[in-house]
Amino acid sequence: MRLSQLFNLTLREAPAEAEVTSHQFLVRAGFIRQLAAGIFTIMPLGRRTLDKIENILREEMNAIGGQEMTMPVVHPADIWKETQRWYQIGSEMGRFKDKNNRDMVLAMTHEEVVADLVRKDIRSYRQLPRLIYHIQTKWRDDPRPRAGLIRVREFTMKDSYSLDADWEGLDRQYRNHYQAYFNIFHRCDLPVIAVKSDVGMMGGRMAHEYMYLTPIGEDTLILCANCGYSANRQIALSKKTPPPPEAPLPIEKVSTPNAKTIEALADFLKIPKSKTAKAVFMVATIPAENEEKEVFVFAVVRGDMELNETKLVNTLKAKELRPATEEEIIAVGAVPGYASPVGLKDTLVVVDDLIPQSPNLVAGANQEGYHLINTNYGRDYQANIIADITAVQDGDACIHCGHPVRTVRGVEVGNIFKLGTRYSDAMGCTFLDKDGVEKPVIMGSYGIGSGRLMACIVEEHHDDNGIIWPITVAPYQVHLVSLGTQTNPQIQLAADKLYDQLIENGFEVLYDDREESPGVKFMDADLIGIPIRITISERSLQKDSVEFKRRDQLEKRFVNLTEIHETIRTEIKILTDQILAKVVEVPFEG
RNA sequence: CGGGGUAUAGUUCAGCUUGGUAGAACGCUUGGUUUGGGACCAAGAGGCCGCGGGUUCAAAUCCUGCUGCCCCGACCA
Repeated sequence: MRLSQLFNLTLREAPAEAEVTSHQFLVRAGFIRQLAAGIFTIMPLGRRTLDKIENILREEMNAIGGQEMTMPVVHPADIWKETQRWYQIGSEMGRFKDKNNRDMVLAMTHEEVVADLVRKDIRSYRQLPRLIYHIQTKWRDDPRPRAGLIRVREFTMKDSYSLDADWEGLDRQYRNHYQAYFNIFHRCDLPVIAVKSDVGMMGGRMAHEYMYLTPIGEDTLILCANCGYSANRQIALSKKTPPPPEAPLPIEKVSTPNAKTIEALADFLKIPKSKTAKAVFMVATIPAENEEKEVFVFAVVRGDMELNETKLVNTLKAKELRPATEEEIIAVGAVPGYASPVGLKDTLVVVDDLIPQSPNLVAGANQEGYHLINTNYGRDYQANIIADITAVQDGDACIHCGHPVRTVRGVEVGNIFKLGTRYSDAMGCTFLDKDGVEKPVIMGSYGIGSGRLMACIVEEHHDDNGIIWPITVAPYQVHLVSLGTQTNPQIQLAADKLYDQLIENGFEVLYDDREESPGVKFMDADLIGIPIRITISERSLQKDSVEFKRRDQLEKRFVNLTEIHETIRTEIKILTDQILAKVVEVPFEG
C-alpha cells in the first residue's frame, strides 16, 4: 500500500479527550476515529490489525473444533423475554420497536439466539457435542464509556458457544477454551492471567476472566505470589484470622460526639479499627414469586474491613443492590453515623462471618452522639444471615496458603463461562439421549473483544514515539521509506522497483512514497509502529543498499539490495518465533 | 444516576474577568527553495465562537435552559 493513497491522517497531537496511551496512539496513527461516546470507526490501518487478530481467533477456535457462523445483531425481544433478561437487564440494553411496534433488542451477546437455534435444530445426542462461534458486533449502552477502545458501547466480539450432552463434555470444551485463549493472547504477544470470576448477568456455574495487568485497568484482582491463587476481587476469598478470644464484657453506652466515621470513632476511643463494627445500609431488589420486592439490608462488617457488594448480592440472591438513602436509614429506626444492629427490628441483618468471632466490638447506639462498647454477637443481637461479605484487601492471608496476597489492576480481555442449563431450561433446548430420555443441552459461552484486545496490545507495546506492533498483528510487516525522491529521480525509480519486488515476494508493505521531509516520514513510521523499516535514499544507493531498522531496536544497518529480501524474511521469522515461543501449555486452575 | 470539568478554524489552544470588526501555532491549498529525525520563503483558503432563549444600541464574552464530550464515583461479560 502506498501511503500517498491510504485513507489515513496522522496527527501531531492527540485529541484533548484521549487520556490513555492506547487511545492517543491509535487515534494519532490513524487506526481509529471516534464518532460518539464509546462508538468508533475502524480506519484502514486499524482494520488490517483487527483482521490479523480475528484470524488468530479463527485459527484457535477452528483448532478446538469451532465452526464459524454469523448471527444477527438485531433480535426480536421475545427470546430475551423467555430468558427473563429483557426484564433483568436495565438501561444497558439497546431496545427499539420495529415498524409493527414489536419490541426489538440490539445484541449484547448471543446466548438467546444460540438457544433458539439449538431448540429448533438439535434433537439427538448424535448431534452433540458442537462448538459454534462468530465474530460479531455487540451493543451495550454502558453508562460510562472511557479510555478509547478499552471500554466502549459498540464493539466486536468473538463469542463461541459450546453445546454438550453431559457435564463431562462441557468440562472438556471449557478446558479447550481455557488453553485456546492463552494461545490467542500469547500469539498477540499480550501477557494475561486467568482469574476466577463472578458469573454476573450471564448466570451459570463457573467462570474465568483473562486479565491483562495494567494500572489503567478497572478491575481489581487478588493474587497470591506463593501458591498462585488468583481471583477477581468481586469473588476473591481470604483466610480471616479471628482475634484472640476475650471474655465478653458488659455492654456500655459511651458518649462519642462527632464520631460519625469509623476513622473518627477509633481515634476518639483510641482503639484499633478492628475493634469496631461498621454498619453499611443497602437496599436490595430480590425476586419473589411473581414480582420483586425491595428489602432494606443492614450489613455489618468489622471496622477495618470493607463490604464486598458482589458477595452480598450473591448471598441475598438479589437482582440489584444500591446504597440506602438517609431517609430510608432513619425510617428503620437507625441513626446514620451511630447505627447499631442492637435493638433493630424488622430489618434484614447480614453479618460478616468474622463478626461472631470478634468479641467486644464498638458499635453505634442508634442515638446521636453515642456508641455501645463491648457489643457481642449472639448476646446482644442476632443476624438473619451470617456470611462472608467482606472484600479481600492488600496483605490479607491467602485462602489456600495463608501467604499475604496483593491487589493489582487489570483489564478483562476475555472470559469463559460454564452456563450449564440456564438457557436450555429457559428456552427448552432438549435432546434425546441414547436411552431415549429427554435432557437439556449443556452450554458454555466464551468471549473475546477484538477492539479491546487491540488497545491492550498497544498499551503493552509502545514507546514515547508510538506503537511497536508485534509482527503477528502488525497492519503491515515492512514500512518502506524513500528519501530525496524529488531531487533525485533515480531514488524514486529504485524505491518503486523495490516496492514491487517486496510485494512479489509476498511481504506486506506500507510504502511511504509521499513528498515529505525525512523527519516527517520517520516520525510517522515510528508512530504507526510497523515492525521493520526499510529506508532507501541517496546515501544507501551509493552502496547499492537500503537501510534496515527494526521498530523495537535502535540500531540501523545497511543491507545490499540483493540481500534485503532474505534479510526481511529472516527477521520476520525471528520476530515471529520470539512470539510463538510464548505459546505454551498453561495448567488449568479450576 | 451523583460530583467535577469542558465546548472558539481540520488539530492543540488563546480571547471571556472588564461586552465594541474572530486570534496563534501546527495542518491544508498554490508557487519557489529544501531533503537522514516533525524544513524555509511568499501568497491564500478555512469560523452559526455547541444549540435555544434572555439582557443590551451592541454578546464568543453577561444571565438562563438544553445538548455533546471528558474525568471521578455508582454501574458493568
